[in-house]
Amino acid sequence: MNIKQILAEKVSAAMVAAGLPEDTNPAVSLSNRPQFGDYQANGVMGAAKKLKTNPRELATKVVNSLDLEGIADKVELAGPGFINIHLSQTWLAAQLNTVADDNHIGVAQRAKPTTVVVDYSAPNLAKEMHVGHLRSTIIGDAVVRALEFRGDKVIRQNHMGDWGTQFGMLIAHLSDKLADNEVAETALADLENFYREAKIRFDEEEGFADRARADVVKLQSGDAQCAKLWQQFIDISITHSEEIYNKLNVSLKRSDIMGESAYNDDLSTVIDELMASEIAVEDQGAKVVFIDEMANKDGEPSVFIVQKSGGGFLYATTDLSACRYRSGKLKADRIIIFTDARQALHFKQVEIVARKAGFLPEHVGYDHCPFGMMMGNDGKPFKTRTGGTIKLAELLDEAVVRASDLIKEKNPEINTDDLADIAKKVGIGAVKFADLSKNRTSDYIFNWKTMLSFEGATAPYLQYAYSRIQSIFTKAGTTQFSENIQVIEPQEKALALKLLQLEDVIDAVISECTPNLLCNYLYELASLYMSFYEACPILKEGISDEVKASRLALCHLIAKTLKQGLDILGIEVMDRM
RNA sequence: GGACGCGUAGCUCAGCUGGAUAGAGUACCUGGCUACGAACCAGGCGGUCGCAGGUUCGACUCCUGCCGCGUCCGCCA
Repeated sequence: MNIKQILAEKVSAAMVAAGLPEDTNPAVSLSNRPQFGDYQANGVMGAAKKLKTNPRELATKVVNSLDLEGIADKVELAGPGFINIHLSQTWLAAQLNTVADDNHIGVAQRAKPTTVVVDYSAPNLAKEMHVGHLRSTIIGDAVVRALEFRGDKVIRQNHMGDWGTQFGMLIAHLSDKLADNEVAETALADLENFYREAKIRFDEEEGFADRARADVVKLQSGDAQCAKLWQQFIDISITHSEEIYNKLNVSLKRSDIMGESAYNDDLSTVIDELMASEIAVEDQGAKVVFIDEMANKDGEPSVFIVQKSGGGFLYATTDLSACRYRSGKLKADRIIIFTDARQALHFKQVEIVARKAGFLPEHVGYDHCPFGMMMGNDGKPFKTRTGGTIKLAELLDEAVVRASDLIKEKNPEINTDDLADIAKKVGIGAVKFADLSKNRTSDYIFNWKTMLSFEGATAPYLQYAYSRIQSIFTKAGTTQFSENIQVIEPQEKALALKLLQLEDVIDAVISECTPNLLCNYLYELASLYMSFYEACPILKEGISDEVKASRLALCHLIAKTLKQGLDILGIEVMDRM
């Protein structure tokens, strides 16, 4: 169900009938003012420009051929050639009733599902996740769920940072701790501390750095003792990540992990192939690809190192290997990678090289979706007062505590179990929504206050709208809903239009990888509901049974849409709050 | 030096393939609860869309130049 698409097809047909080429864009969009109708088609003006004809006359022809019988009440021609479409409220009501009855609330299921590999979260297992890791994890998860809701096949890939030089230092330190009879779980309870201790020893303790470097080599060449220590470290660190995922209601599972280490055995093959095809060449002892496609003005190609002069591999090698694996083994039609914007150049290079080398066939989409860094209130890279970072776990716990305080204040009677459950959903929801509702690829400012706000355009606002609806159902004692929604009041019409835009929004989220569009949509839906709630009483005196049944059914559809939309964002709803 | 991203209300941010009078939240100011839940609603205040040109019926959106901020650019990831 996509009104815009239906109208676009109709307008296109009319354009062809009026003598315009078939590929003319009808440019149908929502009208931004009530007097301009519900939707408008602006394509005629652009087409008239190309043909050098009078736009107004052309638009008249298009309008005359435009068949919106049953769909629109009125089609008006305005200004230089705007076509304003006023939809029929009867038609809208009919669509609503169809959608209300549909398992996917009007979002059509993909006829031919595509296989989409989504690479997100990818924490560095050497350290604990901090607030900066929030974005990749929850944006990626929202896009994943949107894809699945539309009917695509998603393969999650958690490209965890579990390999590389820093692990030599960490396993050397762990080895000493275990020798002192410490238990691994205890020693690694605080990863930040553990990392700091190891780093200090690496920098200051005589002989330790050499041991660390030797351990890396041993690890990467398959030494059993080092592998065992590494595995212990990784297991515990993954458990830390899983705790965060659980708190965040993120769908990543242990089986989704495909860490850097998993590509280790393929790296030399990747290099061999690149060398054999002469895509990579040796330069200053290292193996590099000179990328002419990204040359600067002086014609100097961009340089991409795929193997260090000492023979070591880099993340470039790993990411090329990942391309090969994902398109070859996983049969991806599209690969989406969420990382911060600093890696934009890197992934551009990876794509060019991977395509040249045939690791990434032409038909496979490759989208690197970057996002900006988290900044402090001063606009500089985010740090705490002591210069560290805020642990993600701390932020989430704080959010739950604040939510709990607020709920107790608003509802002193609440029992402890309900309080804990609701506080969790509200607090975590608020943090996620604050982040997900931003679309910035540029940097953004971290702010406790807005992050933990429960008023205005926030998750609790949406959850509150949902709870209010449930409250009405409880009061009405209804579990069955009429299939006869009527669209009469302006608030009802506004809601109808909004409810029927879900598919359009989901598609935009999927194609642009921008969950903030869904956040905006849900906020607008909830906001329209709040206005409806004030203006259109349901259970009050003097409301006819027919109107009551219609409005209850409308509420039911709104609740379903809110719940489903929030579910895609990984935010939970509750009947009471 | 080169490349990429960003500059919109006091603050935090939306603004879809160029469309009609640039929108929310927050802050501040007015109103609205013996209640279908005020975590709300109705209204007000607040803008030279960084600056200057260009393209055209029309530019926050596209192009050029400049200013400011951020990031990246041969052996970290």
